[in-house]
Amino acid sequence: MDRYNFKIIEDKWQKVWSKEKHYSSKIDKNKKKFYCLEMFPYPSGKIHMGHVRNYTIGDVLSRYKKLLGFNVLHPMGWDSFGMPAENAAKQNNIDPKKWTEDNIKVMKTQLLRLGLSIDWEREISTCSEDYYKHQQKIFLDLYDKGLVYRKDSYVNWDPIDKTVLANEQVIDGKGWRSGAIVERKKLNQWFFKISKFSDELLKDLDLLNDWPEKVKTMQKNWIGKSFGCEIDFKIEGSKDIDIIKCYTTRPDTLFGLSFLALSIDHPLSKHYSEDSKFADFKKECSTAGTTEESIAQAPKIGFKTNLLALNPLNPNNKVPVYFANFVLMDYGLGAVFGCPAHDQRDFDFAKKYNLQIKTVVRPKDKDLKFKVTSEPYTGEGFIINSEFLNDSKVPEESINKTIDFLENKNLGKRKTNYRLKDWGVSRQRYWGCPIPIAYDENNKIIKIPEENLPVKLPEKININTNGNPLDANEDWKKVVIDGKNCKRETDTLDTFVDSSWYFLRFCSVNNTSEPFDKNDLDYWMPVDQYIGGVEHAILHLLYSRFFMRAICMDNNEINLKEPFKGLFTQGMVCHETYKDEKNNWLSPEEIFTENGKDYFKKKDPSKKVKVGPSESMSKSKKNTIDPQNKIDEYGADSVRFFILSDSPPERDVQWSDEGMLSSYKFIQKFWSLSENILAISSIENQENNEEIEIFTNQMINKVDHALEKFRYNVIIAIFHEIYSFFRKISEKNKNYKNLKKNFEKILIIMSPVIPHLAIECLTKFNFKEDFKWPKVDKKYLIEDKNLIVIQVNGKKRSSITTTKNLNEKELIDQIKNKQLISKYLDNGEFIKTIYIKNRLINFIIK
RNA sequence: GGGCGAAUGGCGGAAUUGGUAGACGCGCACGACUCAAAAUCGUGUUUCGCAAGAAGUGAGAGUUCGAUUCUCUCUUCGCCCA
Repeated sequence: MDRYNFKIIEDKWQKVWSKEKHYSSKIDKNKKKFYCLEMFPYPSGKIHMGHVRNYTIGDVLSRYKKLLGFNVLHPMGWDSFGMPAENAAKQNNIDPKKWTEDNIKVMKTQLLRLGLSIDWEREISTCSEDYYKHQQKIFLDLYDKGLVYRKDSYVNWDPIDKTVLANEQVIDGKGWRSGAIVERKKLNQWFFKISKFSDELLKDLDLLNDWPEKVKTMQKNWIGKSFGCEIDFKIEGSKDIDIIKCYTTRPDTLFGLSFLALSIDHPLSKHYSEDSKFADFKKECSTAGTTEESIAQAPKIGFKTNLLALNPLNPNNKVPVYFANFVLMDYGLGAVFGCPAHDQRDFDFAKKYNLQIKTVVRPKDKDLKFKVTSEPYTGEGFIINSEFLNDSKVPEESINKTIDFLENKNLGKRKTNYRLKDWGVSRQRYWGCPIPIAYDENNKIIKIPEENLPVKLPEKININTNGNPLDANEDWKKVVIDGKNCKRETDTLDTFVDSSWYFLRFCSVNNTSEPFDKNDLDYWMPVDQYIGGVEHAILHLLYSRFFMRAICMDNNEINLKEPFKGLFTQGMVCHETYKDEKNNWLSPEEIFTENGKDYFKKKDPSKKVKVGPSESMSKSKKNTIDPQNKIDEYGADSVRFFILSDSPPERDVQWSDEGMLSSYKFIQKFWSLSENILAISSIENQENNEEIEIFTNQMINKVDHALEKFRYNVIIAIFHEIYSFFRKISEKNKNYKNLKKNFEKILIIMSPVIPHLAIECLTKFNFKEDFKWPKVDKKYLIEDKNLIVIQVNGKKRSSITTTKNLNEKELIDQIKNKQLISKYLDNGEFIKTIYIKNRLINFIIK
């Protein structure tokens, strides 16, 4: 018998699918739709195992839903703006566009080779003018709605390369390329007003029943709603300053006040602009980086002013005012009060500058003499040393009591605060969507008129300028609007903007005048199942949810809130890591083993290789496996089969060569089995075999359940069981009347995972009908014989096969003769029996 | 420090959601075919024990006739936030 030639057969079917546009989708209002979307890839060069896993999971679901009769939309595109292209262009002196488009070509070929059921007629690429012209339109729409504005904001500035760095390009406070110490620099930049929707984005998480709880929690924390109070502190020591407003979530600790801390960006700082010591302090703060994490980890430092703040609850209590590096201007009001006894940060600060530490909260189990000494107490308890607040329960009662008091005396007011900040979308880069804005001679913002869109990126630019190449391109910057000479905005948009609405564009790819239209969205949206990595749990998903709301705001036509009805986050693909004697990473191809335990370098077999733990595949650790090699070697079906087989999709999976090989063998075995059954099916026989009927229906039922719950690894296990059952049947060399029909059903339920093999076999069986998911015949799920477990005191002692639906007496009559059980029954005092019909009987004995 | 999650054979993992723990795969062992090997197929494979049997789902408690599953405490690991 011939071996299964996956090369020929997979190629054959992929050509058929492409030629017949097998997976193209059209609106059909008589059919229920299913929009299945996987996060689109960045075209970095070639696909990696993570893509294979992500897209296989989505493909299985799409094919399954299609077989169930849904009108499936399963599109694919390219998240094709971004820094890697610009970096590659700089290094190799090539055009980022060319680099990107070449990569797309390669990766598309690879995805086709995986046999994905994608509607390629809807392919989009965010770096194409066809896409970004619509994005510019959306930008202007949001601008008109007041959701876009400019403000000063800090960036990581590389003073040697004269360029803005992304946070991940700052390594130990230094620029990744130049090694220069990164500075904090203020730039005027564009922002999206995502904070307008803070509360809505938080509340509506409750609508997302098909999202993982984990992701919802992460978004909740990110939005960070907190309840607290704005407090006015009277100030002494300055003619110009009367009051400083602070925001706090713990007003109840106000009697423990020992200092005020201001952000270095607080408006008050301008009073110190002449002070050289303050300038030095500011400089010291600005070396720490701009991320919250780096600020949190930096040692706490302060700059003492000559001001004194009065405690609103006790004006005799006057405390110093500091500028401090741990206070962020973006959070609250850029000013906080310090209560060292009950906050770690305040405690560290107070210790450093020798400030008073006054205890005002005691734990439940401590008395009034409780005193904070070596570490702050941040837990629950009762207020002490606080006049009218004494004995209030911490936190709810004490906080409310304080706020009520402050509000009554007009010293402060209740306030809800959010951690979520507005989204800075300006990037000082070339390879991104140009912001459709210009400035006139007075630096006034002028929108680029719609008829002049898109604002195209200039071609043939010098990418190796210091800073933003667009800014250096004087010709491009010049633009005349309404007869006025203007200068273009040279910032481009954050690539997260590109991916915040691409799922809408897929619905209306052919609409050249609008980003999308109502009819298409009405039918296709929302995305029924979105699938991607958990690393996008916060930003991408939150931005997309914001975009949906921003687009719908003041828009009577479209009424959509949540873009993604269901979300599934798949785990990563992992592999062992290897290092040589000099601690250099080695790739799996550079090593070999003879006994499966000890590894050696291929180049130098005398050198033993250190085997490290399995970690997610990454180029930097060299523990990647190139999917292309595996597809060439084993075929797409085998690779798809393997990538689903070893772990549940939401968990990490280990790459295993043995597993890969075993998947390949399965494909080969299954092909032989199918050929064998095909041969048998010509033998004449009128006999039905009920066992086949029962088995097939049970398996369809199991696969149904497993598919609905994304338990794809279980499906693979069921496939193995199916194989061994049908192999045993076929060994009888008998053609049961119902063999072929049931085996065809099996091929159909396998087709979402291994489409090429399944369809090839079905075709050989001359299967003519439209492929449809087989219905389970429930009468075959009920077996008339069943196994009843016999327990004594809850421990299994025996089992018995009986007819169904016996009552307890009948069952006990049958069991009585069993010696094994009587041994137990005779040796104790019988108390009672517990009988679960058709399942088990439990004898309770003393 | 806070939040969330996980822990089951040598390994990856199943368990109809409180009812036979270890499905299925890998690995390993033995066997068949073969001059031989590869491939393929078969049998076995939680631990202890020759066996009858006993123990067993990170540790400890609890609820229950019965707990991998529910509750509490702890340990370790992972992710997110600080």
